[in-house]
Amino acid sequence: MICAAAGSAYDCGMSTRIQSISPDSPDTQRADFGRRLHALRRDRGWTLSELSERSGLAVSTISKAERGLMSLTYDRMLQLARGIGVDMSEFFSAEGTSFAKGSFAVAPKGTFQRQETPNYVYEMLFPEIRNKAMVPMMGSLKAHDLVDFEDFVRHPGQEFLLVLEGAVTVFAEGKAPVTLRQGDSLYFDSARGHLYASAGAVDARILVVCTELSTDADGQAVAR
Amino acid sequence: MICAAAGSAYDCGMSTRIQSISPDSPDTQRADFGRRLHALRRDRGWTLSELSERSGLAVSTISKAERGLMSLTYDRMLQLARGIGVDMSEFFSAEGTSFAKGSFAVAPKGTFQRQETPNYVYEMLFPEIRNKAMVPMMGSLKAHDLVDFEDFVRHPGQEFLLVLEGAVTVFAEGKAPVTLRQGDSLYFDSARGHLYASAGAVDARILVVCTELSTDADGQAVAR
DNA sequence: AAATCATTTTTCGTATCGGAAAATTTTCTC
DNA sequence: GAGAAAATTTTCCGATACGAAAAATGATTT
Repeated sequence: MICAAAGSAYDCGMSTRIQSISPDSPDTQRADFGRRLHALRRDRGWTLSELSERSGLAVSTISKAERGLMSLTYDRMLQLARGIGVDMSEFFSAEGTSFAKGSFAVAPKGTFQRQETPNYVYEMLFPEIRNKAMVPMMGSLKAHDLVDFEDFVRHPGQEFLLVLEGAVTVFAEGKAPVTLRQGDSLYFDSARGHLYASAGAVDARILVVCTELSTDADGQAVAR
Repeated sequence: MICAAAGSAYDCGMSTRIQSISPDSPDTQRADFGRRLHALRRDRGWTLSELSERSGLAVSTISKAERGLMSLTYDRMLQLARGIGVDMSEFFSAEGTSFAKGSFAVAPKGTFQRQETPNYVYEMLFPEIRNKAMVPMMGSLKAHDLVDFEDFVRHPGQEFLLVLEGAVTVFAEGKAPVTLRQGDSLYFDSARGHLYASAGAVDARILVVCTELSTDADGQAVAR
């Protein structure tokens, strides 16, 4: 269902805020780098030796770096970034990579980051922008897939859904199932358990935009 | 699909890595860092000894680093960043993200300008929901319309654009015009002056989602 | 609790970084 | 162009990063 009203109004507002500068001592900063590295490793469930293999660094070096006992050289940091599979800037993203004032990014069709789960295949748009106010995703729903209501998803924020192709049945906690066709859209509180499935005989394509989600180093969506 | 951390029964599991395989040798990368550092210094018209004073590093160290003859440690890189007056991520931001972080001083107008141009026809979705975190709108752009750069729109928040049909040329302040085709998308800071026009011979249909806009009683978009 | 295994931390020798000053190159001045 | 001044590069040696292996800590099983 499309609720439509003609016309639009625009106004111009105020500027956005800018990052705060932390006047930390150099050692504090180094420790901060270590914590970030540690987080990146643990998020993947890797041990020191596993990251050691992937990066080519010695276990001891990573250990010391994570605890801020050592100041890595550029070359070693690069090896780590490659071993982890992230861009170097990830190590410093706390200050820099979040949504920046004046940001402008284009995502050509089909170049998105692909994520697969048993039921869904979706592609995260603009995974490189870390703290977006909105997280847009392109999704494909396979036809004839089983629906398991144990898989209800709940997360903070609000969610917008637009059906681009095919038809989609939306199962929402405490609501009767609704079937949306191409061009139909949906807006709801993501805290309500929800679940999508293709309604037709063919795969469906959808656009989903969420709030209060962030993008992690892999471009995965995580609750903020 | 949506992997929400908080209490989600979902395991988004396998992280598909999109990491670009840069066949650059580590030395090449190091040289890249050097060039970036050199550029930052020259942009400010500073000599090696001037940056040496500001950063506390020896002249020789900076010299070697700029030429890629040496792999700086984290601590020295931090000193340099502070001496130059930039965030650490400046050294790496261009490596991965296709995303130019541009600091912009915007001159905001006090009120919204009503978009009554024949170019734009917007349909506000869900006008009955008053305080949405996102405001999705369906838009139609007539072909062969004139573009008046006086009509640049600026407003607080972030904006997501998806081309549903046809092609759209996006004019953004301080950016070269970009033409998006069906399926292409765009994410940017709405404070940057922007303007859309149909690029093809036919009308274009777009989806726009904004933050920090509200819906008034008439279903009009107003700044929050 | 002891024993076994997995993981992290510490130790220590070597390679590399990093700074002071000399050597070289570049830029300015006449 | 010659000479002086400024800027950059090279040299050399002390300080530190880095890796291999030993020691310590933590987890699991019997």
